[in-house]
Amino acid sequence: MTRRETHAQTRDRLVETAHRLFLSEGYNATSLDKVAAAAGYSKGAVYSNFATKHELGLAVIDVVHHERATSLTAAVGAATTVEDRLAAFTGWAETHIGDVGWTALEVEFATSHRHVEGVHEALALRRREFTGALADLMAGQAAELGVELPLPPEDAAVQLLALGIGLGVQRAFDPELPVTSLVDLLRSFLERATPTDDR
Amino acid sequence: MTRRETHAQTRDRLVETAHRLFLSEGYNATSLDKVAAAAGYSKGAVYSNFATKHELGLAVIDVVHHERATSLTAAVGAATTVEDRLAAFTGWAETHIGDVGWTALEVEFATSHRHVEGVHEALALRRREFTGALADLMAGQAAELGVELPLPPEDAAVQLLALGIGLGVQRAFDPELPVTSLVDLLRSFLERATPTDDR
DNA sequence: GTCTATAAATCGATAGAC
DNA sequence: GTCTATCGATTTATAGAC
Repeated sequence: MTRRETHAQTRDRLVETAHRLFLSEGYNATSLDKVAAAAGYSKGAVYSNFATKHELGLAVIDVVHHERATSLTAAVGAATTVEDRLAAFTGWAETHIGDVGWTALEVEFATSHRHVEGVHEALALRRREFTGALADLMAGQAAELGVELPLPPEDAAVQLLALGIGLGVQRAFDPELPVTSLVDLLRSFLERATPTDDR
Repeated sequence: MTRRETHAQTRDRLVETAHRLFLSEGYNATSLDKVAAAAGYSKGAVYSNFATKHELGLAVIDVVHHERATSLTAAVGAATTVEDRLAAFTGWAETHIGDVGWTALEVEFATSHRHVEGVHEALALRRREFTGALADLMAGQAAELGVELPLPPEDAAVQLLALGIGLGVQRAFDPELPVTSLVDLLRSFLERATPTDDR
């Protein structure tokens, strides 16, 4: 195995371990020492792969975004009818909004670094990318159903994402809060959608 | 001035200073030393009034909640017609969601302490209180307009609050994001509202 | 009640050996 | 590239003087 490969492997293992610890214990509460030890390395290995702690944090955020996007696409894509898709989305939301600490981690990281040079630009970029992907997903779903959304897909995506963030944050410390309003929002989109005349 | 009064005054000044610093620089980035010095006291005065840092944090969160509730009530309550109220709410949202760091502070505090014993219970309690107050405000507004909301006021309040949190968080590091969807949500409530028959 | 002084612990980051 | 050792800075929190 080449130097480059072991380097990449070390990096992957560190990101994987940091991902697990950041989710379960929080970003600020997890030291780089803990991450390195849990991954079977020392702190030097961390700084050999990441210049700063928030560089590792951003790498983990990217993993989270990827997980969220793929699991959401898989859940919704498997269903066929409208009701099936809404049901699939409901199931996805109930287990992934709040229960999985994705939102709490991302928001903790974002708010804790809101005044850190360079970090909030990176987060803003990722926010736009994710919003775009979500908009594409929603537009694609609408097209498959043969309807047109009552508002631009980007606006719909912003609303859905913002609602998900708000619910995820609150569920992080008050798990009783239901996530039904996410589905309600989608239903309100569908109710106001207009059929596409595809001639 | 009695001992009790000076004690209360010191406490008030500390909360006031912490409020200012937490908002402008963030909770985690602000040490108790900075708070004490900026308020003209020493760290001993802080620990004479607050057992821990997060106790001071909770006191500041309470101030934020009070500010938000009163400014919102004042802004909306001044208007008379439906459009005036929506316009007033729009103006309030544009300057208070994101621009004022309320949401970022509250969310940073909440997510950073989501595993701290005793704190997330306190936050959950405050969340329910605020949701209740918001539900009452919306129900009152609907009653004044002579309509009934298309969903329980509590659910409407949850949606509005979650959307506000989500937008506020994103605006904290991406100020270009518009807050129009908050007003869109209110409009969708009004569109689906039914007139009250008050016989 | 508040201040001074300091404890006690931790963390991010660096330097040099291997 | 990684490890060991350590720096240096900071933080929360405490103890005793006034």
